[in-house]
Amino acid sequence: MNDKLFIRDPEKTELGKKIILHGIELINKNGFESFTFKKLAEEIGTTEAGVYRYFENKHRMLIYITAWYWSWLEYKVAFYTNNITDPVEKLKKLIYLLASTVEDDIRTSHVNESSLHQIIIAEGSKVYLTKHVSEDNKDQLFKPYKDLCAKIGDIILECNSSYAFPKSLSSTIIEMAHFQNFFMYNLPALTDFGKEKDESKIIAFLEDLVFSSIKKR
Amino acid sequence: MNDKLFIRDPEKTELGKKIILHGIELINKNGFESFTFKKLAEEIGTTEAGVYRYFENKHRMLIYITAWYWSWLEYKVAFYTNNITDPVEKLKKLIYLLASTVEDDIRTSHVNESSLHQIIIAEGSKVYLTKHVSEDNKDQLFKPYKDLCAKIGDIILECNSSYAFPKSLSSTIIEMAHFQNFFMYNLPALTDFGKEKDESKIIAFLEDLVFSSIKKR
DNA sequence: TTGAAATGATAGTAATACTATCTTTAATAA
DNA sequence: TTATTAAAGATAGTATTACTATCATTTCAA
Repeated sequence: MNDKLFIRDPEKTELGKKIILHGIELINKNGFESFTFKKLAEEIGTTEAGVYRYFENKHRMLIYITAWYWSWLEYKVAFYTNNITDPVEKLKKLIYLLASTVEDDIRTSHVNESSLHQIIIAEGSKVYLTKHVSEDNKDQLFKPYKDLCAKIGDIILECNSSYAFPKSLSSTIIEMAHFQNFFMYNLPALTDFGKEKDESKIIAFLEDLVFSSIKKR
Repeated sequence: MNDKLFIRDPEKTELGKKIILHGIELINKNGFESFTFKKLAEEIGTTEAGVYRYFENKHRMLIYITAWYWSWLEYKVAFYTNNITDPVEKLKKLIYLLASTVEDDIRTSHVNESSLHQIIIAEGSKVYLTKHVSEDNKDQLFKPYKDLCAKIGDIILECNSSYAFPKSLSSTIIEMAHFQNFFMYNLPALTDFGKEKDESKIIAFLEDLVFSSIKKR
């Protein structure tokens, strides 16, 4: 993890891990706007100042946990695709990993990946939709996200080296895996899955989108 | 305009129009997070309480101006596509209208559409990425956006009545017209247009995406 | 001319987003 | 064992935000 994301590394102390664990739960439960360090501190039995020793502010904390998610997903992607040689199959696996429900990874007791996934869906784009996005980007705060996007772009080029928009298609897949999920549950008129609420339909949509785009013509 | 979006209709009074005009400028200049009714009031020579007589809070005001934008765009779309019969041409025109730079419409002196378009790009998704999205949706606050999405979905079906995901493809086009623009200028690694910063490339990407998806197979 | 609607002026409150300081506890190294 | 230091706890304080309330003044329409 990029050490500009925190003041004190939360994974190195008990309090830090509590901050992450309960921070994720609170953001997921009440939304990022109503989340405050004071509420978090009360939740875990410390003080506001205690939380401020780990993160500059709540927006930095959101960037931290999203970066954590993308790093974790990249690891998961590597794990599940390393034995796949066919780039088409790789892409399908990637779409599956991006768009299907995440279960909690028990190996990380201080992070509930399932809740974290919900945060990525509902709050994920807020990390970069700010006036300070360029400075944050210079500080490499979005590196894990960009790395994943680049990786998917490369696999797209493996499928069809003459496809003109690998990176844009890649960011489209990532964003839509989340937006279509959010829309399905909250603004169903914006999707074709509102009735069934079935994530496999989102996967079918994304696969159709990607493979008809990169099909050689 | 849905009258749940405001307390007092801002288009009916001089102060109301000033609130819209300068509100758009302030949000565009400093971002929605740092925008406050106090700053706005100072800008236009009224008081905080004066602004609160028009809008319940700044989030409602953001929904109002985005709804205004989508209604205005729908009118523009109707104007520019009413004489087009070919659905493929209609879709192309729509993508163009969604993804290209907006100039100020001089007929509306209390709204700068060019600034408003920038707000849609950078802040647009924040209107629904909240915990109260479902109640807001019940109050029909997102109707203009959903209407446009439905309209594009219908045109997609006119092109290919057997295409399975017209609404999801429609919301994908709308969102990506803005996200790819934001990425191009702020996180260029997520796009294929980072160097040129040329909006016609985004249009080419979206056209390729849409027409390869809906091509009959 | 009289009343209602809109605005102006001012005040006040609870919560938010911090910063500062001082003390205590826990770990660890000499 | 003691000395050092890092982390955490406890407490206080400030500026700003996000409102609500009240009363006086202006405007403009019946």
